[in-house]
Amino acid sequence: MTSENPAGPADPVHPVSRVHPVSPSAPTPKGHQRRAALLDAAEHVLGSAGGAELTMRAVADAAGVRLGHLQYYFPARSDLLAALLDRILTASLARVSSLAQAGGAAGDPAAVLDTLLGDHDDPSLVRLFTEVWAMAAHDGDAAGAVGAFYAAYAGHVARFVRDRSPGLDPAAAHSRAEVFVMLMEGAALFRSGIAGRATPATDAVLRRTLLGLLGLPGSEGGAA
Amino acid sequence: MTSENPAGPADPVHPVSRVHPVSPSAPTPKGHQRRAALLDAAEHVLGSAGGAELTMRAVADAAGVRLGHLQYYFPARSDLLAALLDRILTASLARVSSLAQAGGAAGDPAAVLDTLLGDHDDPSLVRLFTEVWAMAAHDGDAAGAVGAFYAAYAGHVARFVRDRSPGLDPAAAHSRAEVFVMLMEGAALFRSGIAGRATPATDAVLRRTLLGLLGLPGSEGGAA
DNA sequence: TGTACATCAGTGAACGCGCGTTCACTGATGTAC
DNA sequence: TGTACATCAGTGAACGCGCGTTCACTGATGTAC
Repeated sequence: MTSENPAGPADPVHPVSRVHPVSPSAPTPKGHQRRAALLDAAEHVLGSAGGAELTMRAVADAAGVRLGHLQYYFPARSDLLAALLDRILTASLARVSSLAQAGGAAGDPAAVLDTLLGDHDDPSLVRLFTEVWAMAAHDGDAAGAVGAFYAAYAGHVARFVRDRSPGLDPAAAHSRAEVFVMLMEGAALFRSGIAGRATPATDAVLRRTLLGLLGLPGSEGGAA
Repeated sequence: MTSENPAGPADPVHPVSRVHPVSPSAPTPKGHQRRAALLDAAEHVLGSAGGAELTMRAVADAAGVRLGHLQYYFPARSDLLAALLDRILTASLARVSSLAQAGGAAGDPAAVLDTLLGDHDDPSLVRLFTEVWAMAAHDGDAAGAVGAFYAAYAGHVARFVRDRSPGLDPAAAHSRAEVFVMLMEGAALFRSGIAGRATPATDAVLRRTLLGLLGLPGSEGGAA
């Protein structure tokens, strides 16, 4: 059955079959959507299993695609990690930003605080951030991205502080905002089950301290 | 040349040659010392290269021994990780404990604070703790050990707080101590270069807030 | 003080496996004429 | 409205490598008699 048609009907053999085309980011709506779905899967793997288990195969499995297809969007694992870090930080900053605006000058600061502290109830979100910190601790690029994220985070908080205390020196507001963020991130470790559990008594002191840093009454010190 | 001496001179062939003997922990001074040296090497690898590079071969190389020898002391990688975590937490707790006692009732709290904050200048120490947090975030055993460590840490701080404010409810002192530890660990991220850099202005607010939690004057709020 | 023997300390080679990566390939989708 | 063709989207197999682990082995050190 080996048909010998030297001048058969066209038989349009593809040309040299190049390696994966450039396709740095998704150029098409569908591509953009798939890329996002792949990052969703990667985020889920990182939050539930950890960085050591964040393999290309595990992400492809979680997304329900084949390994080769994941690599069409993220040719190297480092590309996936960089995009994932960017996604996590971007989403988190958008959340902070919208909270700060919604709760600005008018809204209830205590409610904003509750919302932020509520994030600590999601263990996989906190896990995600422990991984982000570990990434930043060992990789300069990641550290740059994480540093920029927290600088923007503190910037939002500083604006919030200045809204409350219009007379305050901007630099002082910024310092207070930075300490606010330090405490917030430290609290995540101790309220999520990783290094401790949230308790009402300690939460009360925590809230008072955070509100104090925002420049609100009922702030400091003596418990009970 | 195949000599056929069925009743040759003894030829004391070893018996069945068992697998590595039990040797759970080092039974000998030398063994204890070697074990410590191997953990030194592992700690160095973890602090400088990160958890993903903490391979049995990398640790053996760093310690100047052969892979098989490392495995004589730590048959499985999980054994090494568990021992390493224990070592890091034990050493850190001993440091906190001696600081709290030295600076107790008599000493200068601000100096104790300076010493604790000084630890953030050692990037590899902070890196170590980001790895510890990531371990705890994904492994129940590790979370237990880390939780116990921080509970003991907070206990030392709570005693310190009660020394300063004898009338304070012990539970209140403990809550203040817990928030102190939260802020301390959060600050580590932001003062070590991982997510930010220490600045004098922010350090001033940080110190004031930490001292306030310890129940000392010059505590809270208004900057400048 | 010997001597026999068990255990401790350390080596070296090999294993199977999962990893990131490469690559040739096919089908679907857009787009120019 | 076709038709040709480039690009996009997705598959499947194979690669070389480093990993944790296994294991047989040797030399050093203690210890009982």
